[in-house]
Amino acid sequence: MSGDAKTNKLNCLEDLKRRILTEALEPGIYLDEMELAEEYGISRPPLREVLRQLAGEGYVVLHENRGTQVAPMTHKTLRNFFIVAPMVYAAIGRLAAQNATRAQVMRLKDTQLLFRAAIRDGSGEQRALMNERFHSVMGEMADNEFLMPSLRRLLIDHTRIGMIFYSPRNTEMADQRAIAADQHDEFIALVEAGDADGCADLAIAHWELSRAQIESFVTPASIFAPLGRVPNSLG
Amino acid sequence: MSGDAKTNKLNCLEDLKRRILTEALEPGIYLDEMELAEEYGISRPPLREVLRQLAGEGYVVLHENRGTQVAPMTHKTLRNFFIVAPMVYAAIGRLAAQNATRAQVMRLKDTQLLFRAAIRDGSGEQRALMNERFHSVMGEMADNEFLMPSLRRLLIDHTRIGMIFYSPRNTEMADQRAIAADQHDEFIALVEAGDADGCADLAIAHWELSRAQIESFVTPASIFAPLGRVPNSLG
DNA sequence: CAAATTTTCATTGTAGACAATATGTCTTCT
DNA sequence: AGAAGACATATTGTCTACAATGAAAATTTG
Repeated sequence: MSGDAKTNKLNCLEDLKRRILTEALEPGIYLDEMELAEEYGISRPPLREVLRQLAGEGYVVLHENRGTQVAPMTHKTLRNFFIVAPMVYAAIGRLAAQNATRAQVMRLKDTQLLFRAAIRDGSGEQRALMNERFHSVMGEMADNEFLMPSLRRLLIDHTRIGMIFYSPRNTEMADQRAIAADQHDEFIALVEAGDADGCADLAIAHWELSRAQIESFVTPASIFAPLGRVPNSLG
Repeated sequence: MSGDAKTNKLNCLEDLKRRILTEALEPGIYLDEMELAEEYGISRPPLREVLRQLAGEGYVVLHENRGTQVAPMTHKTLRNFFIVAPMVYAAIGRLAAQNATRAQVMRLKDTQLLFRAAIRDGSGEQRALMNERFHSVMGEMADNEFLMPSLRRLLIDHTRIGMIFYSPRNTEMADQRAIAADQHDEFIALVEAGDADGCADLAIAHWELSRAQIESFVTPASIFAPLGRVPNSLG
């Protein structure tokens, strides 16, 4: 492939993250080192470095002598996610309002524009990625190296969960996306105003919206219909 | 060096963690790849993989084309640590009480014995490492992949901070270590009883003890003495 | 003599070839 | 026929050698 190795390696890292977040690489599948190295135009040693880094950030899991697996989603994942997410998101919101810089606010606004554009165009992937970036910038604003690791891990699975049940036509979900986008604008206003309490409260509200969306997908409305009768010929 | 490469690589990872946690490798210093590779009997590519992993876990920071730096402690570190630690420790305590397995409790007890032994023997390094391991096992008990990343990051700097002001002779600090050890035993009892609220409360108390210890070191008692007078010959 | 530029060299980054491990298949024996 | 074991193959893990980058020293020039 064209381009120098340095660029290719960085591109490889970014692109693998993108593919995992959008579930183009599905949870649980195993990656082929030779194949990926060839695809990104680098050799196996630097690719393996990239995979190690992805493992450190929770995107993949390394199995000794058995290859690299995209971080699986188990029966516990959603439960553990529900337990921790509101606490971390609220803390991030509070700290972001306290510590955000001008430059970071500008990046947040830029990301929000791209997020709204993705919602208009109905692109599920782009919407998911821009939402992830929005909250990632919020995390950078919080400027706390001890809280960031858990936020990063949460965003990986939050993004992947969001990809599972994205349906651009469903009007109810479209309404919820519109509300979420408005909440993002509120985040920007509160961060600029330095309103820590307001930002923490909004983080909870934003989480509740997402939680309701997930729950309504996991436990959809039941179908009530009479039981079928055994055919007479077999009775 | 002797031993197969696989063992050497694992040993390298573990030993580098140990050296960073005990500040044998001081915060901020740069590591020499060739030197370390030779020391652990492996070549540079696998060593670089180890360094990437350590970067992912927050032990070191990678600077492109400029080498690997042991994670520095800045003026913000302590502040950010104080903000997040109680929240995460309390959450870990609660979840540990809810989810601990028999095998994990046994490991916790084993670690606690080693911790007490280290306190008796006055070994600062061993005490720090066994304390880290105790809380690491608590983290495994919590069994939550979204909370663990921040706990791991907290434990790195908590351990390093603890190493800074360890003084085996100081009687006040010896008393505090004895209290901390007793609290560890309480942790074990509460986890075995499945007392989530109690375990969360104890986590806060345990944190307050540590916090007080850190603060008393950062802001020691002032010295009050009269100003010196300018010598007559110069007056 | 000071500042800027070039050159040198130590160190990081990468590539290709080799070794080791695990899985899957095929044979063989009961 | 079924199970156990050995072999073959594909994939991971590692090593040595080479390329590229950055920092520092030495030289040159105003």
